[in-house]
Amino acid sequence: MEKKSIKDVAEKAGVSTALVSYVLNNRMQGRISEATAARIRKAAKELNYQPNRIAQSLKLQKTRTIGLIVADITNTFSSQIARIVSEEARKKGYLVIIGSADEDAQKCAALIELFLSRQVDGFIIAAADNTEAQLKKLLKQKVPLVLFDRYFPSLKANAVTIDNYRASCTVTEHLIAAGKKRIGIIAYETGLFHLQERLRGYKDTLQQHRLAAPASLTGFVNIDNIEQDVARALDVMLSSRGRADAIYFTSNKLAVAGLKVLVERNIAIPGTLAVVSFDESDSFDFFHAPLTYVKQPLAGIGSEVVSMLISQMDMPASKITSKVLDAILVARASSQPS
Amino acid sequence: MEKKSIKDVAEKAGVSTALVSYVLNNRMQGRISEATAARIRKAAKELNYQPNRIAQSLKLQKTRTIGLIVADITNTFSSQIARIVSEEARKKGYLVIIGSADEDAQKCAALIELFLSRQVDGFIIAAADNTEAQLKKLLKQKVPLVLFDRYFPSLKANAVTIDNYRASCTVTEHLIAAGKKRIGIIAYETGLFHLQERLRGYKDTLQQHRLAAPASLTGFVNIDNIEQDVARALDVMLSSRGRADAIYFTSNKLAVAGLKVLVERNIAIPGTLAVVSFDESDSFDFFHAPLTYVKQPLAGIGSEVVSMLISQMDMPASKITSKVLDAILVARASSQPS
DNA sequence: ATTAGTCGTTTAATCGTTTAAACAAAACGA
DNA sequence: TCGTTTTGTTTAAACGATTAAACGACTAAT
Repeated sequence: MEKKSIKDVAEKAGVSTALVSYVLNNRMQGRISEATAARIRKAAKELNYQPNRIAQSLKLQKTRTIGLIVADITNTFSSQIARIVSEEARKKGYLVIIGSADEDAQKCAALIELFLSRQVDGFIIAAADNTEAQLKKLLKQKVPLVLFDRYFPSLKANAVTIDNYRASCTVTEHLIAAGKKRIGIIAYETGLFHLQERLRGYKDTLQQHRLAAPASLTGFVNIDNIEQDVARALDVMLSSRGRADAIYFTSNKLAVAGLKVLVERNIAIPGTLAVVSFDESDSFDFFHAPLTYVKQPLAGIGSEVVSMLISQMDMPASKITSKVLDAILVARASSQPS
Repeated sequence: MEKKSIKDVAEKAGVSTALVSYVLNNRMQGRISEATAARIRKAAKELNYQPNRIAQSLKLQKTRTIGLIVADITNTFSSQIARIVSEEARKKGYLVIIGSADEDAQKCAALIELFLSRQVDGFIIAAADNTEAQLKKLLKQKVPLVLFDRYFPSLKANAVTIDNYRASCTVTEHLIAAGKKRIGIIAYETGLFHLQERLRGYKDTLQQHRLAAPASLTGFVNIDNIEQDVARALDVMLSSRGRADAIYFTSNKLAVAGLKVLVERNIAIPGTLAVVSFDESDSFDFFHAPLTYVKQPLAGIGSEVVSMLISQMDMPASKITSKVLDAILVARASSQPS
């Protein structure tokens, strides 16, 4: 049961390796006699021959491997995307190698280097903050690349995203419709465009409805200090003067951290405070008041991102495309009018 | 900025490719003049040369790639292990490719085939039910292999596990110490040894304390029908006659499903019912009564599994080893004496 | 009978490395 | 001075596949 090479098959069938390759890849149809073809196929089967993909990759100068870099693999969003992308790619004959940048530009750079040295054919990336320069370098090297989730307006790259601005408007409208007047937001302190868009959607919608958006109702959180920053921000918002009656967490991680605080503080949800989160979390489902959240079309993102990358790899000169998908608001108990 | 090969470096430095290889790999120390070595290193740096790992792999007959097959990547246990294993392997110069078998023997077989065709140097596997035959085949082919989490007593393979029996005893003892007398268990209907061990630990401990373990307090759940089966089992246990006063969920997934039911049924925890789970979940932390759970030493498992595999790959003839780590019980509000 | 096509198959180069063996030049020993 | 080492470098084969080009044996056309 040793490793069999094409040479073994050739020997066993009494032909040259070239012929074996042709037959097994269905090249040169019609030029090869059915008798030898059959003999070769039989020999291959009997030896349980599997072509060595490393050798193939070297010769063909492509590995049929995709490098996927997610923001943070411990987040459901990332792990779901990883699952979907892997499966989608597998269907099309590609293997996906997954790396988690953990929201760190350095780590992201290291992953890109690692994957490049492994000769991936292309990248699918949810970029961390401050990675524009790296991505620009990749683009200049003409490495096939698709961004998702996060993207940079300044970058000429393929991208699959959702309309974060509009989703945020929807969230805010929803809270307003539920009778909330003092809506707070918890957001990251970040340069990432998609997160700024979430903030912008919230602000614009409030303004449109002539509702106040005082600084005290906007909490900025540093990503390296989520727990404390969220707690501090919430305490400000819940202080007696101008108390918030609703809070919009712009990510699931923020929401999870926030809910812990709210539970500790014994805040009634949705009675005292309505809550909405961007993205899902296992936890939301069995919170006593199941959380209202913005659901991203994960399957859509995953399949779109893969087919976009593959089409770019097949025709490297093709135009840059960008696709914007719709997120939907799943309204549940945590934001019911009270 | 095109792809540079060793040939380009050789040309630029005015030497043969062999010399470049020797210098860059620090072979033949002392045989090479410092002057040319420096010239080669300079040329390599200027061209930003990175060796082509595909070509290396082909020549060296090893890819420095490890195939990791987890049971279900959407489970925190798996994704955490994946993160740790990837990082641990990276430190030692290996790349990890991750596959999720989704508890399905067929999928597991397909992943093994896929990874083999990609010439992985070895496997780290959390085997699904009914995969013994496949694993046996791998072993016969002398593919380096380490099992974790799940393992088969009949299989002569390296393994890293925890003592599931003992952990279950601890859980049960803990509940007994909290004054519980009618302790139920929710377990999978499965042939997997480690899960049977959890059940055995529970039963033995009850018996040792001369407590009853009637069939009505043992709920079996089919993995493809978790929600309904858990609900049904719980309803039986909570029916008036011989009502359970504690429940031990043998996995986090079962616990999550169970908690949803318990919340719906308005069961007071730990007042009416104490609850303990095996493994963690994000949700457990902010359940109104944070859940008591069995915490596995993930970092320990991850690093052990990697170093075990690497040492087997380095000396293929080495003895089979198996390591059993300790899990600890994290006691919290959900199982407090009432 | 010569030329030109088909047909089925083989030859050999190639992808980018590694590495044993060969080699030329310099240094050494007698 | 001539053989023997040592030193620094090159040659060339190998890994396992793909594929353009060459090839010999027929067949068909002129």
